[in-house]
Amino acid sequence: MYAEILIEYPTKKIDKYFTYLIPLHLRGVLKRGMKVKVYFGSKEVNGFVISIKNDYHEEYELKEIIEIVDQELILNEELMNLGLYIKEKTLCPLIMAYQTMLPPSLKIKDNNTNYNFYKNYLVLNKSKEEISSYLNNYKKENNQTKLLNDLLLNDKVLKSDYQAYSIKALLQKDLIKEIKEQEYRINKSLDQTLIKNTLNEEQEFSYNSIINTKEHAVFLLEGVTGSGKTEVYLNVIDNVIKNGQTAIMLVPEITLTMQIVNRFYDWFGSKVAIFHSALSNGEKYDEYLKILRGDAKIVVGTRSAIFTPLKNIGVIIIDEEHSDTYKQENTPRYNAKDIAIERGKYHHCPVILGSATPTLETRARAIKGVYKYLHLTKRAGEGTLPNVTIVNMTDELKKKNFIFSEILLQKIQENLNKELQTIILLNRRGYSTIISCSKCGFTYKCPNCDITLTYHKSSNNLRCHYCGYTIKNASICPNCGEDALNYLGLGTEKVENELKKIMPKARIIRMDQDTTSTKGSHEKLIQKFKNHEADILIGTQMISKGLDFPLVTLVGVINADTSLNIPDFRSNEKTFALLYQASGRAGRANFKGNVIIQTYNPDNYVLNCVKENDFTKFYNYEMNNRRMLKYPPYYYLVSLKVVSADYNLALENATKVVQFLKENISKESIILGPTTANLFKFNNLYRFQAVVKYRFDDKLMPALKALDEIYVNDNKVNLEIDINPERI
DNA sequence: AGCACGCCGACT
DNA sequence: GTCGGCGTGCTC
Repeated sequence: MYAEILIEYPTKKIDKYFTYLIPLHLRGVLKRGMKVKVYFGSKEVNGFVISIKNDYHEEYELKEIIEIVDQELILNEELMNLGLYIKEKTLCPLIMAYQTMLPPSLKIKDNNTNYNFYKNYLVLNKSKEEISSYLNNYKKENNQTKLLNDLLLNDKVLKSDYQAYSIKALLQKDLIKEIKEQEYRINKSLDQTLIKNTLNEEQEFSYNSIINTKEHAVFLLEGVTGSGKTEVYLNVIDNVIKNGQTAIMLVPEITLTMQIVNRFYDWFGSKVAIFHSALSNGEKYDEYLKILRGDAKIVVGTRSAIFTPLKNIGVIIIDEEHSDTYKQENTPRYNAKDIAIERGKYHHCPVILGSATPTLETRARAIKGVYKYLHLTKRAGEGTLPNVTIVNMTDELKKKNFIFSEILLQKIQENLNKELQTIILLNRRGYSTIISCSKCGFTYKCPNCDITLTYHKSSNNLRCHYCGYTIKNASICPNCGEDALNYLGLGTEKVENELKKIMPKARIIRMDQDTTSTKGSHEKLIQKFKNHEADILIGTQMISKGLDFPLVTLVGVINADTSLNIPDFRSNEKTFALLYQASGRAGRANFKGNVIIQTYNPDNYVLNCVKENDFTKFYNYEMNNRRMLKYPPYYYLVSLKVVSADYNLALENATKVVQFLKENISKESIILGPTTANLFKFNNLYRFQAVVKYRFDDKLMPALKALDEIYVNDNKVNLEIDINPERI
């Protein structure tokens, strides 16, 4: 008997199976998907059993499998096949696909850490009658009698709840004994007082559409902010659980979504397992074990939670489906949405993509009928959509208001007087150096790709990193002629200090990278704000998502333009989503919300769609852009990055890659580049990029695979292929 | 990935 | 004369 083994090393060079002899004692025991230890070269390594076979014909002296590493951990048939799917779709080594499916504690690399978590309990070592009579002979109450009495009422008690010396005394008298039991680190119970809101008509319709679908289908649940998508999710999951099935719900970042997670705990208690990066390895191990053992029926987590080994899945939900966190930025470059749909097909269950601002790809598919389109148009409860005001900062500059407009300050002051809360959003993001005019807001755009040009200091020019279009940098603004061109950059700290000067009495919380670096600090700040221990919350992106504060009636966006200027074809979409979500924070309860957007481009179409709270209007506008410029959803994209420590080698090979593509893919497909990638020099590595835009191209995947093969054996030049990249 | 094998420079 | 630099190539 022989076994084909996949070795733990995550390199393309050994992305193949090695055959081993199965020793007698493992025959019949060894199964596909098991983790085993084998000799490989001069080392002992771990590997996965891919298949078991009876014959072997090649002339190769085989080694024996040493042992099975973990009896409990077996990758099931679904996940084994899912690995092949990921390898096929993202061109990663197979072992990497399997690695990403497992929590750190169970990753294949050898580790002897025992993650099992035990608690020590005390139990009686004599019959209850004997203990009772022992207690009757005792006159005085003390710690020992208290412990024994507790044990008469409960089968076991926690050792740590009692004094060491009384335990010792009772142990010596042989009246009690100590036992160890494995526990899960995270244990939540149901909230018995939970009030389950009744669904409104729209929610009810969506709920019924989903639960009455017995086959696999993808739903887009598009609901305005505050429309109660979570209620629909909870009810659908409740139905699924009642049918004896399981559910997965993905959220962008769990720390930001603790409010939702807590609703899940309240509703489903210990049936819920959670997964996110802030859990310790031990906690992740426990949560994984809960699922393997069938103790958990519902998984709530971030991207990688899509791989949890739930059986008999009844629904997969992706909340805030427009979030870019669902795409993994390093190998394997998978998108959790694709995995969700793949698993949905396997389990014949619905997949729900939920968002107030879905990606254009998703919405286009919903409109075409590829996905089923569900719509929540009304805010649940009393909340109404906020009033959005756009402020022209060019006018404000003339009044010497550099950061805050008059109206924003006035509204903040009003809120302070009324003891209501305010959120100030700093729209700051991106790593490229972009130049803009502080007088008129002008930025350079590529005439071919409609994205912002990136400034290159060394050559003093501006370049489009999609197509390579280059122009010289001017010293004065080509639009208004002022000497006011500068790099963007306004920090949260600066905004905080300015606001403190103007409103010394206001209590301000600042949330950014600095103030949220330690574990749990994020939640603490949110909690503080929620408890109304502060009046104003200043922050970046991170404050815009999923937070629900009833007292917030004002949201101010300091520089709405910034994200419009990020050199990315999705920058309009991202900006709309960010501002729309942010304004959704205002007026969630009984108070009318106000949103003030400060900009140098008051006529910008995207901003005006936000003002009108009109996603459809934005969608139609942006779809037209995408169609004209041949971006998704009209075209698919592939990004190829050639990376090398040697500038010339990188450029040379990037040219070769483009040449290869020109010769080997469909003439209908468009090849852009090679050009410098957005992060041109990073970690002392030079990056050149080519982009393929295509619609249908049978020759593309084989060509990409061939290119990939070529660079496997090149240790000076690396080729990174990203299929359906989130940004290029 | 790791490690051995292997062929050219500055040292006990 | 050796020690060791890290460039290719193999691992069931």
